[in-house]
Amino acid sequence: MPNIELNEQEQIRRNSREELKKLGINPYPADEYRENASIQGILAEFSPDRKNFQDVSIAGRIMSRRIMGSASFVELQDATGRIQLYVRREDISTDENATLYNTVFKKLLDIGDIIGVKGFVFTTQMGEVTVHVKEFTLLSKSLKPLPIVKEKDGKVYDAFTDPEMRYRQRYVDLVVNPQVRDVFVKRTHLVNSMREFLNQRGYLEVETPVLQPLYGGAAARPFKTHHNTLDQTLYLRIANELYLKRLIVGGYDGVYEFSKDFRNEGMDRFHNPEFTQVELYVAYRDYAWMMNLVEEMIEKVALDLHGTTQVKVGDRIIDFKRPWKRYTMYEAIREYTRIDISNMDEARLIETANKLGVPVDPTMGKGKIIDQIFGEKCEPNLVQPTFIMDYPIEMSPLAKKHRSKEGLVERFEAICNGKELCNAFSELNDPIDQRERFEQQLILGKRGDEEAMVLDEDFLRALEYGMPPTAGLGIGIDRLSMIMTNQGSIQDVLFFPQMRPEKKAVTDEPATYTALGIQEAWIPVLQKMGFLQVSMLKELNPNKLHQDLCGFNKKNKMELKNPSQEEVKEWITKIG
RNA sequence: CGGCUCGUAGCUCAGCUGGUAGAGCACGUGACUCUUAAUCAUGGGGUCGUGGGUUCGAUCCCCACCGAGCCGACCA
Repeated sequence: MPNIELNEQEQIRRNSREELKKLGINPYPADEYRENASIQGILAEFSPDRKNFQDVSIAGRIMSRRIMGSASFVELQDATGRIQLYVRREDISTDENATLYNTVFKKLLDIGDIIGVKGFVFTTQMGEVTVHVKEFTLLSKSLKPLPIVKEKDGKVYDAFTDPEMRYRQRYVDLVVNPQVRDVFVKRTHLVNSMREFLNQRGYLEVETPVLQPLYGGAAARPFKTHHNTLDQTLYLRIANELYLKRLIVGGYDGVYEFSKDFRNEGMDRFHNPEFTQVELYVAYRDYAWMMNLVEEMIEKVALDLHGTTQVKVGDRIIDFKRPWKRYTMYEAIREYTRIDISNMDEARLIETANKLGVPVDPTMGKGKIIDQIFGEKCEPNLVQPTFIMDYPIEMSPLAKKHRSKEGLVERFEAICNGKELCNAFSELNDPIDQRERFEQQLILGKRGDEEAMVLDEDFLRALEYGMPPTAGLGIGIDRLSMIMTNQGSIQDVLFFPQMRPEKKAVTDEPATYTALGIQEAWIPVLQKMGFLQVSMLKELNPNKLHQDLCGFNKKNKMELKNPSQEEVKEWITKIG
């Protein structure tokens, strides 16, 4: 009996699975399948003169089939690439009916199935390197049809592009879009490259809590959860800064962590609720020193990934070659607005903002206004990597006051392609100053700023024991990956970006149907016809419903026993 | 949160000043031993996102909702 929940193609594949079992072929064998070559390796190294790869064993997914009677061509895809297979009836089938070729290969295998093949490599008349198959093994039967993407002369036809499906079913995206797999490989290389850089300098990679009784280290709204045994509220970390600095207090002179952080805020092309950041803290260093490290590290990343410091992003080339441009925030504003705001008081700043068309509101302090002007007028213009130094103190409660400039802190960001690439400062290690800064944040919090930091007594206690002068750094890995892989959206550098859940239509329990005297076998039929809840049958014409049911039964070859007209009538009266 | 756009077959898309739908690929059947977006013949496949409204009649017009994308707001 057909399963009407399935579409035709899914049904056919399930039938094939049964047929295979009848032929004694396990569609999901347990045995290992030992490969002795990769597709990429074959394509790169095969040479007809050398007569290499004459006994290869490879495994992968069938991506296309061209069947011509007793000979066929198949494209097989493994993790490294795609290669053509040549399959001949006489090579793989010995019995009279040639079952293995005529039935198993031609009828019961599909695009999407995973198989292993043994054979020898040769070049076809068309000049394509191909594996001549002597033996194949089904390794996994695929029950859902893949999107079919075709290609000729580098031109892609029917590309699988629907973003919703690509993100929700990333596995499908990865199967049919090899460039997507590359992006994620690059992302991993990027992280490896940074880790290598940091390890080489002797910094210690550490792990700190994700579940925190107090969240801190950034201005953001947290996710809240609850621990049963402790009966206590815990927060998912928004940053790991405060824990890493405790480790500097403890005596390590360089610690870093690649951490998943969580911020309960908006989602868009640049924001996902969970994201990855690397934070680094180095004792006895300052922000000027850290600037050099950032340049060096990011330049290395670009070189490791691309072999050059120049990276194509959209329609521009970004060059990470050292040294990068450096501006103080005031200089940057002067550069892009021709106005020197370094000595302005709050009233004149508001006036300037108004003149520049930068929206400000009365709750903003001096620092916030300056930051706003910078964000509006400068940041979008900074395409090539540029350091911006010396931020207003109000925005930076964990940064040390500037050694010589009043009202500023020793902080820098690197801006690239109009976006922040990193954030760093000379860490505040004066516990009394730090307490005052936290208290300022508490006031903001009381005024309703949901992102204001909370006061962390234990962190202050740690500082009171003494933290060496320390340089700290945070780099958003997702944002950097976007740039380094030329992707326009954060969702393209996260395997599984956050999505609203897929909603399934609400259906009544089978018991609700059977209570009316409806036989179980008819429930899927009724639901398929759109009667997801019994209440939807109400006030229906019983004769019409009866006819529809019998018709459905016949059309879909359900071979169910039709209910009588009276029975159907009874169902409907029972609802009423 | 606001503006715009989109949601039709397994996939990519067309369609209609409103008369319950078409193509290509995929799939089924048949032909074909070096093909390559294989080809040829033939066939099946759709509650046109969901729910209301207008209408004799809605996939199309209107409203609401759900989901997605882009832009903006907020936010780093």
